[in-house]
Amino acid sequence: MIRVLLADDENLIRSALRALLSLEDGIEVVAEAATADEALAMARSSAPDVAVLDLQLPDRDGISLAADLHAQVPGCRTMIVTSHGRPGYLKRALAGGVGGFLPKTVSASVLAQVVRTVHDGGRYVDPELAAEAISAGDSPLTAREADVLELAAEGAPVEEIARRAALTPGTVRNYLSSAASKLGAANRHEAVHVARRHGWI
Amino acid sequence: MIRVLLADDENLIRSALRALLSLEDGIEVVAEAATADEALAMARSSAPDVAVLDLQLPDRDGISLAADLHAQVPGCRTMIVTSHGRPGYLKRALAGGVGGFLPKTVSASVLAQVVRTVHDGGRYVDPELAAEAISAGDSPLTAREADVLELAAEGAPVEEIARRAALTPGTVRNYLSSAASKLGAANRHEAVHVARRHGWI
DNA sequence: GCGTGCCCGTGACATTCGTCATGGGCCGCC
DNA sequence: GGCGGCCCATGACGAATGTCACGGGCACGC
Repeated sequence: MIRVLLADDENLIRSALRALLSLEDGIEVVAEAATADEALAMARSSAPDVAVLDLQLPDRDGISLAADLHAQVPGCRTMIVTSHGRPGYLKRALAGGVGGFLPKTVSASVLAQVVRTVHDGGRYVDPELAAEAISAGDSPLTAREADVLELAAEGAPVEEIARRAALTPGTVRNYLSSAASKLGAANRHEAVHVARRHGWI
Repeated sequence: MIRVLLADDENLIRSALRALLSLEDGIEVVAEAATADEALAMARSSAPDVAVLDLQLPDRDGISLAADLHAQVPGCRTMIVTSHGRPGYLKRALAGGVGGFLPKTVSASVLAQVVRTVHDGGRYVDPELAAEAISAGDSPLTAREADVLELAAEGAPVEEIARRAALTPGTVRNYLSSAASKLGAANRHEAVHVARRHGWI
């Protein structure tokens, strides 16, 4: 019997996934969590075999949660389901030891199959997502460029970004400028959109 | 027996909802669609009693789909479920004759209950969402301000916005400026974020 | 009919932003 | 050690943007 933990902030999805997985032979849902912290606590007490995580939880993302689970819950494998299949996330997830990565557009039978695959130590990523990730390639941004661009995402003026990043306004503009040109954007706001679409920030 | 149509682009959610609703007495899922067009076509042929729509479908939003359903499928009531409970959407949905509006964080039993309520001609909106909508109030933006702000959402320069809106660049800047000041934003990009958060664009 | 609010435009000004050149410090690699 | 890449900064220039004042046209309600 594969013991599964579900983490998703949407109650409806969670109970629905539980219903779907419970119909499968050899799969049992032993815990449900709405937040990453909750999931971590539950995983420690119930020691599931596989954790099915939403990419975006209210407190932080599923990738960092997966890393914590690997560190703190021995024998617990992880997989991620998401609504928004950004290529960058997939790459980060795989680097973080996640065993499966699926969009929520897959069918229930695929989901169950992947749970089994991941449980057996295998890996599975959605073919379409994989293709996207390959064609999208790595992020061309340097670490600082990505940082600064992320701070620019809310539309804050350069000066505020500079304060929050502990940088000079001039430096911020240089980074934003170089990020925008790398992304083929006319300005930083368009750059934010491009980077978001690729999952680079 | 209440005949239900499901429209959601995420296969997983759809089959999960089907599983959940099928467990309920007196509810039967008669059709599933992944897009608005598909949903419309299916509704015409299967004439469901209640259509459960995702707010965001790939081709257009659930609110306009609901309007079409009301017009083209007599006797079909509609309700909307969504991941992102923006107040503005709720208001628009209600104005469009939608009978129920729920976040996906609700439990399965609430969902089933609301399906029944809507089927009986009643209305239900999530209390939390309702509170948000009331506190957020109406959009302070005029029609044109909202239009222009929407075009500004992708980070396009003023000149392009002007072309797409068939306006003078100067006028565009005036609208953006007034929109930003109404929204308490320092610039148009921040204004876009604020307006998005409230569901005003 | 008159005020009010929205629509659309112009012109001018100060500020912010994008771009470029340039430089120093740091690290890793050949 | 030299080279390249990243990090951080400065200064300066032109372009884009935000702000303000002002104008006319139009629809609506009192």
